[in-house]
Amino acid sequence: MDIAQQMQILKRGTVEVFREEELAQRLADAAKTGRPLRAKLGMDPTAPDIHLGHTVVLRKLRQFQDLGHKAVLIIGDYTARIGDPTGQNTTRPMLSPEKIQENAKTYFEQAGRILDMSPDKVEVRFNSEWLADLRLADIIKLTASMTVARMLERDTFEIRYKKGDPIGIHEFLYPLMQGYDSVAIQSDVELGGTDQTFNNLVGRDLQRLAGQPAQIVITMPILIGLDGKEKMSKSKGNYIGVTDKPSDMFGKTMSIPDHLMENYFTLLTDLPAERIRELTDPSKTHPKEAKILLGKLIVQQFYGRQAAQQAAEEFEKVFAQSQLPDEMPEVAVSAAPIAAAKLLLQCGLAATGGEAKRAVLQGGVRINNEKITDPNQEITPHSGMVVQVGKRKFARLKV
RNA sequence: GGGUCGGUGCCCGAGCGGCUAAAGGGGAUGGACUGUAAAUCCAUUGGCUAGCGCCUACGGUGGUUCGAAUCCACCCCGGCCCA
Repeated sequence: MDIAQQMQILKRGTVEVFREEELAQRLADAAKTGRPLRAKLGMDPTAPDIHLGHTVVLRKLRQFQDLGHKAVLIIGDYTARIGDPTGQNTTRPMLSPEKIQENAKTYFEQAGRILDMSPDKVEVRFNSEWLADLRLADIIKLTASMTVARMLERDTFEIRYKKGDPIGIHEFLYPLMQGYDSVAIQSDVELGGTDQTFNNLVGRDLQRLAGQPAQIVITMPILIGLDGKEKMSKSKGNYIGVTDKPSDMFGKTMSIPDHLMENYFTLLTDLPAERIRELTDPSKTHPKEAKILLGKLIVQQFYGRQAAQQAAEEFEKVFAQSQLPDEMPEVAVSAAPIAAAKLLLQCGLAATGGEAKRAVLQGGVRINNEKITDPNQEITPHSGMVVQVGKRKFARLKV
């Protein structure tokens, strides 16, 4: 494949490439010398479960692998051990080495659903390997390469500074440490979300100072979550996890606002741009049809074509025709008659008694498809009885 | 170190001795309408209780008071200014 074609693949969906000419040059060099590029991606071992937001970058990394290059995954174990409070106000707890190992394991298992994990395609490094041994003198040298003014350029710092939110001095060290990772592993390319732009560019500076060619930095958009507003994140609950069941993946996709479809098609599928334009033009494609396709394409990547088809059919059945799903959690209960609200509690369909009662009073509860209106109504459970709360919570009883 | 302002429910934020489980907004959930879209409308939103009611809650600990998120003392945490 010629360089122009490779560039086209690699540029798709990116926000920026610092710098394109350098990337083209380095791809050419790699082709000439047969030395694969080292494409770096840092991973924060505090959040093990990965969702589609992470896969945007992982998919890009996969493209590098498919073009013959090597993915270098950095586990920020050292960084995590210190405890990064960047998450605005929540001070993160320090993680034990065991916990980090555990998180890293989960991460690889899940990242492996996107990446090619064969040994010659992936290199895994813990950054404690080089960061733990730095002495104060080294650290001071590192900090001397940066100014406060430049640090404050970074938007998260700038915003917090203006807002009067606290910024810990050590937070200034994170970009430097991350940049130093690039020096340590001699990366050719670093991938990251746009929120990582600053950190990744620091890597360029530090590499130059160390006499290495500066890495190319590729930034990817931050995937918006299901709410259509905030970035996809586990803590906001607006995410699709890579381990979600096919039916959930599909259902969640169907619930995204229409205007998000273009974004999702671009970042989460390989469809060509002109096809995406067709799909997101309501005069050419009904939005629901487009979204069904999107849902299928997403599920398919993780579970295959058949599961995707099934998920779509199931969805149609349950929501368009409001029939019962094929599969639902089974809950064992005793056969004794019980108040409806209590039953919900036992089934795990409500977290508290008040919530259960409310759901009933608001007409959100059905038992065997019959609406229940009195929270105190006595129900005599029997096997196979179906309890439903709202449109999407079901349980089948087992006595 | 000094001065000053602040810490309220999932989040933001009002309240500044009783009428306060605590205004308002956001979010979330349920309902109507739909395409589990958007927009809109209605309802709910600390826990326990069939209910009377009880318990927990306004940074922490003590105190004043018949009564405190509200007053006082000390402490912890943060912003800003000065050094």
